[in-house]
Amino acid sequence: MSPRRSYDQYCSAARALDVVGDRWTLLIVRELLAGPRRYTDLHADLPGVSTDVLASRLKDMERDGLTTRRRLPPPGAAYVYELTGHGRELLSVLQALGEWGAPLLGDRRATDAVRAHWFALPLSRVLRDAGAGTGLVEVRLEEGEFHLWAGAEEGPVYGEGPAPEEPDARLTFDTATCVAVARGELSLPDAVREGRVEVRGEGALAKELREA
Amino acid sequence: MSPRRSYDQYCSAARALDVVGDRWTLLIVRELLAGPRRYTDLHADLPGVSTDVLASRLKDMERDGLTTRRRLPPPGAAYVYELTGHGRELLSVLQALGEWGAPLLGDRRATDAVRAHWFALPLSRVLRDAGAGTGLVEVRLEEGEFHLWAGAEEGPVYGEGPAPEEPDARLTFDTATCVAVARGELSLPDAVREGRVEVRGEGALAKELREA
DNA sequence: CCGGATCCGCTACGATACTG
DNA sequence: CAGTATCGTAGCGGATCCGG
Repeated sequence: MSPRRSYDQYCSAARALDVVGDRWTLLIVRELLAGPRRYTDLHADLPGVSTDVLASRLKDMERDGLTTRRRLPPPGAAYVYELTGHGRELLSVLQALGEWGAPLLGDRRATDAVRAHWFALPLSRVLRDAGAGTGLVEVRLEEGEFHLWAGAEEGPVYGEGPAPEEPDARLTFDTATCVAVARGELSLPDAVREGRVEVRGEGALAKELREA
Repeated sequence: MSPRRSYDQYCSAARALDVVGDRWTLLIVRELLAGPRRYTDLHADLPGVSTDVLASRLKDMERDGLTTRRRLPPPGAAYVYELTGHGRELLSVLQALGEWGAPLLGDRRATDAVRAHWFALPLSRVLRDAGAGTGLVEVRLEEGEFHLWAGAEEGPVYGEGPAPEEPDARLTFDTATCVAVARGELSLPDAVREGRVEVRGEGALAKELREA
């Protein structure tokens, strides 16, 4: 538990950094935007974070109203961490950071970890900017599979693995194409037109993506 | 100079945090959005930062292409630090952070430092959301005076002291009103209508603010 | 006075080991 | 599975000092 090292500045950006400025905090939020997660899952998808720092951050975040800790009902009783509404609103901060950081992404370094659902954040922005409407999208990459709710205003923004129900569209990418789209170098409609993305599904969202 | 403690994640938000995630970095950017600043000025407006951390951050930021260091011509020869275009684009990150942090602002604590130009960030967002157009605005508060360029896409976003040329509008606030507007609790047109903001000037921007 | 560099004590972080 | 305990290291804050 941190003794609250504050900037002590009457400025809303500084106040925000008092809460989310510590190392790992915003990346934990990024993970929790995928929905409720167990401690062990968080630790597995945040390579490099030590167990005590992760535990400490989760306590701080709960105290600050970013997350709640909940016990799942048996069977499989476990604790899960979940974003509150206030925590979920950090999505805009992560979007801004991700947009700014996109040109820095470059090629994947040998030391870089990757998780398929890390592409959900830039992809949801691409879908929003393309005016693709709302709906559940399932995405298949070489690195794995994830899904996202385009235009969702509550609940999880994305998640690992296949879509929990019949999606409105299914997209299949190769990594290079997904990276190019995520960086904004290649528009999604262009990628579809060039055959670099396979679009399946009969939902309105799938049709829009095919026709755009 | 930091030995580059990276998250080593192939994710654009994590890459951004590799560059701007260290303590003080984003607050230095906030200061430099006010235009070129000397080391001593930065140190004065960032109470709590130690001299070595400030020097180290400025070196890192220059290496990462966020800032440049320039010697002013005599008389008054001094070094000034200035944002590059890449650094200036962090404005959107600071806006998102500031918006998220606004509800946390609360009342000013006894330990809180204040600078008038820290209100420029939220105020420029208010002006943008009100569709107030572009122009130079001078703002007078009890804490001091600052100016901002509404809708500017290059150059400094705001600055301390009076406007460097004839402004398109002059606003005078009391602190409580400025805070309420900055937090989004009170719209700028409403504040004008209630007589809590004095609007002077004959520019288009001033007229819009009076009539809105 | 400006622009730092140096030193010192403290806290935060990262890695590993261990426990209910 | 979900953390706590321990320990070495790195980053931070405060003060002092120093060359231009």
